[in-house]
Amino acid sequence: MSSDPPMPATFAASIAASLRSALANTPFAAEIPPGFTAQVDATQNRQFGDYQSNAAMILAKALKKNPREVAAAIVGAFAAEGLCEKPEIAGPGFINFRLTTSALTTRFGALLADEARLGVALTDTPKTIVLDFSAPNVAKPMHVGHIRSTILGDGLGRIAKFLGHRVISDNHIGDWGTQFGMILWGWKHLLDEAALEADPIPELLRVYREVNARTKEDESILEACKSELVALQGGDAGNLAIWERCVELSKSGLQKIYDLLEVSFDHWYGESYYNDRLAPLVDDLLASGIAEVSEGAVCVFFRDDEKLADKPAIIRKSDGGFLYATTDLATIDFRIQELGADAIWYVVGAPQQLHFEQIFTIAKRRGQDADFRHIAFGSILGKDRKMLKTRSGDTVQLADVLAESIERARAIIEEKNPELPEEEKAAIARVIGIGSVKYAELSQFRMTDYIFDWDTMLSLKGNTAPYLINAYVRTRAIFRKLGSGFGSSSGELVLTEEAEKELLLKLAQYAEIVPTILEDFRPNALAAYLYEVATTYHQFWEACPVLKVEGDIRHTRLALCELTGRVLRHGLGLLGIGTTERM
RNA sequence: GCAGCUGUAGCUCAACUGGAUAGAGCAUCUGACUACGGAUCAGAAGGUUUGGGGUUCGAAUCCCUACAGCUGCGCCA
Repeated sequence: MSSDPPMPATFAASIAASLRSALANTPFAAEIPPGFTAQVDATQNRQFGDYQSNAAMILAKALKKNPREVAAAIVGAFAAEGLCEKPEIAGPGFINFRLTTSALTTRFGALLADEARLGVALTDTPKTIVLDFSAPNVAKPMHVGHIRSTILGDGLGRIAKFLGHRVISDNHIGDWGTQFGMILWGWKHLLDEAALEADPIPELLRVYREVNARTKEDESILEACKSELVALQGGDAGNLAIWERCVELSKSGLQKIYDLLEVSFDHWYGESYYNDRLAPLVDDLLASGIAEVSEGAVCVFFRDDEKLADKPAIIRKSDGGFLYATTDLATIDFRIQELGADAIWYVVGAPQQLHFEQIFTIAKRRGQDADFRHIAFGSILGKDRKMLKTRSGDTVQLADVLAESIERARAIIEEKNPELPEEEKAAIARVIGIGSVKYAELSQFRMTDYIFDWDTMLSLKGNTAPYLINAYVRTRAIFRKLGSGFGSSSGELVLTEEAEKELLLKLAQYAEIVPTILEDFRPNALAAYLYEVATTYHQFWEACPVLKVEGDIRHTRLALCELTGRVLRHGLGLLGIGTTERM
């Protein structure tokens, strides 16, 4: 690894650098606004070259000059140095760049030699990021609502880690709070020990639902639940023992789903972890004048913020109890002081936006300047555009979704490739089933509500996990046919066909896409890119026979297959999705 | 009432954060082949980007406004 030459900058970065020196050599160099940075983007349409810049048009506005004249001056000063052909000026003043074949070929070699990073640079500014996601409630099974947080959070964590950040994932489970009043009462009055032994989660759910229904009919049961809660919070040994057992059972049930999803956490600091820190925190906020007593409760007001002016945050109830705002503030203290967080990212649904605005505002008032982000997302709807429910009207459980997805994937494999060995079929069904659910989530912009549809997510066509995994399988199939793996020393790289160059350009752009994903937390941009890689590969596949040609051309095409496979596998890996060798 | 998010082809979604002719997939129609995995590729058709104003060389994107859907708003989490 260390003996390899350093990976050169991306095409976009190299062209931008040349553009900057060109700007410094124009007649109007002295007049360019100090904050201006010339942007270079991949073109949407190859008729405009490979990369384009709108720098001339933006500068023309600032300098009050004609955009095409500005562009001409820039092009005149531009030294391509073998990277691209002489830039062209087009339309209102775009500057278009077309890469040279030799630049593409050089990059090709470098990418092949960089199996670990595929050209992706580490961040210049590594941070310690505490990533808060998934966070299910104890004693209730995870339902589809947790899919988005879990999958998005895991994917973002993988990407951040790959870019060189220190990521600490923390599953902030709801293991404390008012729901335990009901659970305790139900445990004492309704629990079926045998059923609990056999399969704890469904039994806990049954008890919870039963109590919930009863409290709505009978006020006295609600009261009884409240006193169970008070006893628990007061340290009652019996209730604490039940609570502990309940949390343990729930955690082991949750772990099974995380294992299936291949999601893991560095910590599970649940809400209960912060119990002892709440009272001192509120005292501190009162003492510092950030919080005040209002109508018997301790509140923080945001009178100077127009949006929050009439929306105070309550951090201690008039009966002395604490709320989740209190816990979240204590959690911030812990994460900054003891985990060393520079950034705290919360992958939590959009409805909690107000809550996080309040929490972040309070934290800033306390002088905590970490990079706080609420990574919000919309909801999952059924085909009827309403919240996803089972036929009986219950919330859909995540475990059931995953099981069904694997089953459906299995049926497809059975139909398409019945001769595969049983064991392999099962393994493939798992990768495709889980991958399809994850990809359906990650390939869409997180804020839009999305419609959960088996046929769409498991389709072999279009922007789906099965299509991408199939593209990967095809890159492997060719080496199976060849009877050996890729050997980098078995020839020279010679790019002759347009389809080859187009594919290579696409593959080189992996290094440009990946670092942008965290800018606005858009893993769907990575998904869209991978889909383009797959379609570009298929086009190459149609246009360029591999095993029917010989010599350097065959070597080059095999290298393209190999590199495509690596990018697809790695990119899907960043999304938390596996690949298989056959399917 | 106040606030936030969303609104793009018949359907499901994109659009690199202000760039060129708004792109894909389903569904529909037309082509290509002993095909290295056809689980493919090429092409056609499909749009007043919810309506209306504004900002500028240029707007799906920014501002104002109306409408529609979802969500939240002092003692749940």
